[in-house]
Amino acid sequence: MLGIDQIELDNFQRLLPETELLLRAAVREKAVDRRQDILCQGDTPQVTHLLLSGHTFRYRLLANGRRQITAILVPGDLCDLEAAMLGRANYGVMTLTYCSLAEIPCKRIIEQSINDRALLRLLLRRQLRDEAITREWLVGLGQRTSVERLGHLFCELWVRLNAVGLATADSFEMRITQVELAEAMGITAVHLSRVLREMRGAGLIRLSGGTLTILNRTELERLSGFEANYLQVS
Amino acid sequence: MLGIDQIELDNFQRLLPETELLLRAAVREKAVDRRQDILCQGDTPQVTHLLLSGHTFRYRLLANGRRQITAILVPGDLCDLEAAMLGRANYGVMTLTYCSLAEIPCKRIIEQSINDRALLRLLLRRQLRDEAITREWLVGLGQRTSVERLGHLFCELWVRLNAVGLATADSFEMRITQVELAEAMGITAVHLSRVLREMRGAGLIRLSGGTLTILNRTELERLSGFEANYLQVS
DNA sequence: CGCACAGTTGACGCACATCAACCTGGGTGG
DNA sequence: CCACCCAGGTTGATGTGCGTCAACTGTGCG
Repeated sequence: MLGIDQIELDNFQRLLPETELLLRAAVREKAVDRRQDILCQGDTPQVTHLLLSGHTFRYRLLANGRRQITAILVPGDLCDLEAAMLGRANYGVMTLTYCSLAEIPCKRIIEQSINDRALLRLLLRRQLRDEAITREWLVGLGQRTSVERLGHLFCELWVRLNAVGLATADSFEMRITQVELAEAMGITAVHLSRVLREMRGAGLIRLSGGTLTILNRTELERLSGFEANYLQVS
Repeated sequence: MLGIDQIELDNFQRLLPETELLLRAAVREKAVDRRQDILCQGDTPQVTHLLLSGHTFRYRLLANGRRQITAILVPGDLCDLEAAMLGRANYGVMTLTYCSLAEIPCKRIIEQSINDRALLRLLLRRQLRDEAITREWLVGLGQRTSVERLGHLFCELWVRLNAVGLATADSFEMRITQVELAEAMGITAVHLSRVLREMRGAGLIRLSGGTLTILNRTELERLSGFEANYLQVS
């Protein structure tokens, strides 16, 4: 067991304090290049990953070749708890950027969660929040236009990144291609490009060099029907 | 404390054995008429509900008046764990039919889950499965046509109801209006009606008198890309 | 220089939305 | 017991958001 002491904490000093519980279960830190699978759909994983720096996403591949991105993960997030706990993965996880990940063996998290009530409570809370975010994406895909959906995503990411100290007052890093953004929004890359043009034209955002700037957050939140309460952890 | 002994078990004898843990925390059984809210969006709930018989659904109301149904719940399911644990509800839960519900005070489930590791593990597992279902709906809304989506829902409901002994070899009760089905599928009721006609015409299903019959399950699963593995609890 | 990848634009088509009329069966009250 | 009502469902006509296909541009890199 290595545990928290061996892990370089500089990149994520502002992660929530409770995250320490997870770090204690970790055995090592791993660096992964961008656009690498850290979990392949269909695999039986041996370790689960806590994201320390960089961004990843969950996705699901369909038989017809289409792909739906189901979550974007930021530092502090558990990438693949379900796969670890249930021993099967019907989704994959891939890095968007160069990432640092804490590896926690599935065995250990399962064994430890038999006795460690604090860990169990933490996992349950994380999982409740994770589903709240998934549900919000579902609502967007079902009822919001693509402009609203994209605006909503930008607002959500800003709040989540800001909570871990990775956003400025009006911007954050977002190294994602339009193809991937489109796969998250359930639209084509061609249409996404037009949606972005519209939002730029309306003076709502600027997106260049991997940085998204929200020029008018109040207006963007209003337009996309964003309410941050589902993101609160407590 | 009443607990499991006072609750009538006839209607749900085939619920998973572990559900007993939840029943022990319940204080009373409540009967609710159809189309009643058991949790209103925005409320701060005092109790959480375990569904014993009947069907309910979760929904989210948007500012523009639209509604997205985010889950359909069947006997054995926890209707509103997130609202209970986090103390706020940004979704509502409504009955589809006459329902019997076990009420568990939020206080008790929170207090009990501080010490009861078995309960915590159960809640975590339920929550993992709940998100797996939500994620599958999300994938459908993002990447599947409305025919595939509806077929997928029918396959899912059959598996879930069959698991608790509430389906025959090829049918189950489904007392839901087309407006509600449409709100779950993210389409209009008009279009849903046409989708149903198409599926009936293709000899895939029959829907009458609140009973859905799947005439060709193999074909329906193939057509909608259904794979049941995400529904397994273990 | 030339290739590969990401993004943009235009033309056209389709899945689904919208609006409106109409049908149907079960429940209610006179 | 019939007249009426009304929620739920069906159908047709027309509109639109987004998909598809294809060509083109910009940019970084070997």
